[in-house]
Amino acid sequence: MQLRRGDVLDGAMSILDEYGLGDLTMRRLATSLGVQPGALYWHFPNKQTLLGAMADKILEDVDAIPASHLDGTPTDWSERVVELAHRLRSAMLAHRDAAELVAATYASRMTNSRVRESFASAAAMSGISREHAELASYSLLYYVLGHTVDEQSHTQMIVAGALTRGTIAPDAPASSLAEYDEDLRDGDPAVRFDFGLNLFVDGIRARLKDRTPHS
Amino acid sequence: MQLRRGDVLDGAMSILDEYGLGDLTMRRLATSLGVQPGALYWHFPNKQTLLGAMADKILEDVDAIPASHLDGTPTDWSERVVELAHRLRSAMLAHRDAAELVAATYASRMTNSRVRESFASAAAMSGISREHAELASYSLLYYVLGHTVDEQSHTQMIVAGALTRGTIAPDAPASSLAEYDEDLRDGDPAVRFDFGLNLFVDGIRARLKDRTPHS
DNA sequence: ACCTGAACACCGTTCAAGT
DNA sequence: ACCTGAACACCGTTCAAGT
Repeated sequence: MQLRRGDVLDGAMSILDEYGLGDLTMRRLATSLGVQPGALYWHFPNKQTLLGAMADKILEDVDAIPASHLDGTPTDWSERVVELAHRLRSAMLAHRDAAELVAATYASRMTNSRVRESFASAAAMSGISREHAELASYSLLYYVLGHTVDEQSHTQMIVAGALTRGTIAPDAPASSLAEYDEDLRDGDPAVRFDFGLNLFVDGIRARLKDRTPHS
Repeated sequence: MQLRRGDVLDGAMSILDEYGLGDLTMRRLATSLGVQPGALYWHFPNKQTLLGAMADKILEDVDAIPASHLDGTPTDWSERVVELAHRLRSAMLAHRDAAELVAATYASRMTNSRVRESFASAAAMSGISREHAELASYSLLYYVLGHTVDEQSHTQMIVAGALTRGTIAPDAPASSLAEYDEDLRDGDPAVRFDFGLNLFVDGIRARLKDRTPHS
């Protein structure tokens, strides 16, 4: 059977989930697809482009129609911001090392990211200026990426340690291991995530009531 | 002359500044020091440890005694937070690709970073609980790292483009090129940085006055 | 104690040539 | 159009052996 671009992408996602970003090499991917390394370069011009396509796939559903819009209730801007942040974090936690991958490949294209634009639109609903909403969207994105990269790298360290100690089955899905994080950090990562998120939302809110809040 | 650990570190910093993180290889470093690659492994167990030492060097003066403490004036907590954030950003902008280097090597050791602890202490001065101050310190760090990585990668892209077009002298210091950022983004990066920073500070402030601010 | 020489086990990418 | 075979130009790391 002939190799399709989508097959290469799916194969790459499988290696990411099973072995992590460090083991995702063009040669390993080629072997897993039963093909020579050079064959991949007919479908993708280089590895960076492949990683970009993976990042797009990971984030494809993040900026969907908000669930709260499906009934007739109009959504509060802060709920929309929080929902977007939650969806972004969840999308990355669904694949091993996905936060690191997204942070690395989106570093240069963040300006054009649909997710960032959704953040900006949600922030603009609050009533702050469009310019301020744009600025806030970057801050939000930096925070969500930073938190999730950190969170995911820690769970990954714990998975590695647990496997060494033989405590956890090697084929357990990464998502079920999040609770082991509590060894090194205090409390539920989701709660920690929401705390920082609320700091932002309150920061935006402060800009609404008071026109000169920073002395 | 015999090679000292400090010589290896200095040589690595020179390659970082002149050629960037992508060209910082153990083999290239060995060549620049007039030594065989294997010699480096007597001074550093591996490349990761060397990168960690570089990150420590880049950040060594960030958490110094605040300038405002040198006279007798007591410092406001928010001024201390802002000063720390500015010093962290400046320290990374002083070396090519330093934000990327710090973000990559501090991903796993952020919990123990002195800079993060300084953020936590400054935030605690506001009157929020120690626990909340710790959480806020992570958010602050994620934001500063994310913003600076983004900012620095953009100036680096512009330097590369400018060199290709022959617009800028190849030996111009990176710091003098920050203004070219305005082609792709709106406004001064320092102003953008302060906007997001104030969002955080106001978020902390909101937690002081109102005990249940998030509905 | 500190370094050389030489290897080991990899990488990403290119490209003529095949089908 | 799609892939193979084979190479090019690299990596980080190890380690016996030298001084």
